[in-house]
Amino acid sequence: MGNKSTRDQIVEAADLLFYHQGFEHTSFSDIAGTVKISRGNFYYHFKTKDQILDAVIDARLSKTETMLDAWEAAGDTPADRIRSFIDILIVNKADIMRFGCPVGTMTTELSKLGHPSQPGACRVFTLFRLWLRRQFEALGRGEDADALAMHVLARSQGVATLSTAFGDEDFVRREVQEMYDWLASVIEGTEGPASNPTHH
Amino acid sequence: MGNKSTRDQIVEAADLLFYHQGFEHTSFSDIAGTVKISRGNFYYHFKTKDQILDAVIDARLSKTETMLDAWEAAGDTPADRIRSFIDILIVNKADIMRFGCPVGTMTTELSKLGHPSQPGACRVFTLFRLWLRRQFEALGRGEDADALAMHVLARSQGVATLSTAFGDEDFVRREVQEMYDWLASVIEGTEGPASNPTHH
DNA sequence: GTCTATAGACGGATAGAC
DNA sequence: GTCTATCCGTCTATAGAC
Repeated sequence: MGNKSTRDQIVEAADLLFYHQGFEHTSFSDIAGTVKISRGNFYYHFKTKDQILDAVIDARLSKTETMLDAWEAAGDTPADRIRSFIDILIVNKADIMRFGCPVGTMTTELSKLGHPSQPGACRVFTLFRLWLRRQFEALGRGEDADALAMHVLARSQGVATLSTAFGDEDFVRREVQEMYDWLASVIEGTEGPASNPTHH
Repeated sequence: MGNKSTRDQIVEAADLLFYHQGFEHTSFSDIAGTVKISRGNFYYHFKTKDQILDAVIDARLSKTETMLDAWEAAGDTPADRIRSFIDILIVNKADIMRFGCPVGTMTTELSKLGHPSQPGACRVFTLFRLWLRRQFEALGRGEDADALAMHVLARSQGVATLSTAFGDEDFVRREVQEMYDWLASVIEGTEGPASNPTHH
């Protein structure tokens, strides 16, 4: 009861290894070694590597849904909830600086491999996208709510990629502040194009 | 004379394959097949796969330098030059939507592999960063020129990642317009935090 | 400089004992 | 459910003929 099933342990280990090393670079031996079972026993639970990938994607989808539901319940205002999303960059800063964003790096890798599960991995993005979109709609942005959601996603992805490349913690903090300021201006409803950020 | 040396052909083929398939997923056979030489002959030119990687990085570095020099010569104003950079997202849209940004995806992959050439790959980013920084300095932004350069880089990376994930051409065009507007507001020198983008 | 042949390690995947 | 043993393919890399 207290112990997770072997299957769940495999999925959990594979999830982390796919994130840290990449999907292709992670071998059955790597996962088996982490879970401390033999390679052969592996195939009792999953017939192919692609099945493990799909299981990992499913796990990420439900984990993300749970997290978004929690934010929905906890955040007082739509703006608070959007800031919860932006804060991922701070909360997971250490991991992101080493391995990037789990969602962005996996969809990119699967795209290059031409892997059939790429659309599945992308669904995690879609989960965030629709959730963010609803928050912007709650802010009265009916027309461009989806564009604003995509904009927030893109900013986060860009910060993640560059933080992995340069390993600059201050850069992450600065950009998070920028996104806070940008969000404030969206709420104010300032007309016209984006104006000059402060870049403290 | 008209034909490039075998070595240059190998580097060129490897460059494309690393971009399209990823570094690790590209085998010597893949490269040899493209150049139409035998696998064995390969080792006359490069002793290890890592050597090919370093050669590809060097080629990208000099290619980037040449491009930046050309932009420097062609662009009338610093703003024109920065727009040349932003326009990569439009000019290379088809490739970016399929394979992402060559620089961002390579540095991310090498980071995950813990590859010793990761800092080398990152130098391509640094080339863009310093170049952009100089353009912002020319606009009178001495203090935060580097932060602005990193901001532009991050925005581009984010758009590249999400365009690969969703394959949405309109999203790319929209975000490029946003960056244009943002740049205009930086030049105007508007005080205060970033204001509300239009999101047409 | 280009080729063939091959070594040696490791990948995913299977069969069958316990 | 877990194990060992094994197959087959592909990978990097080497040796040596032409």
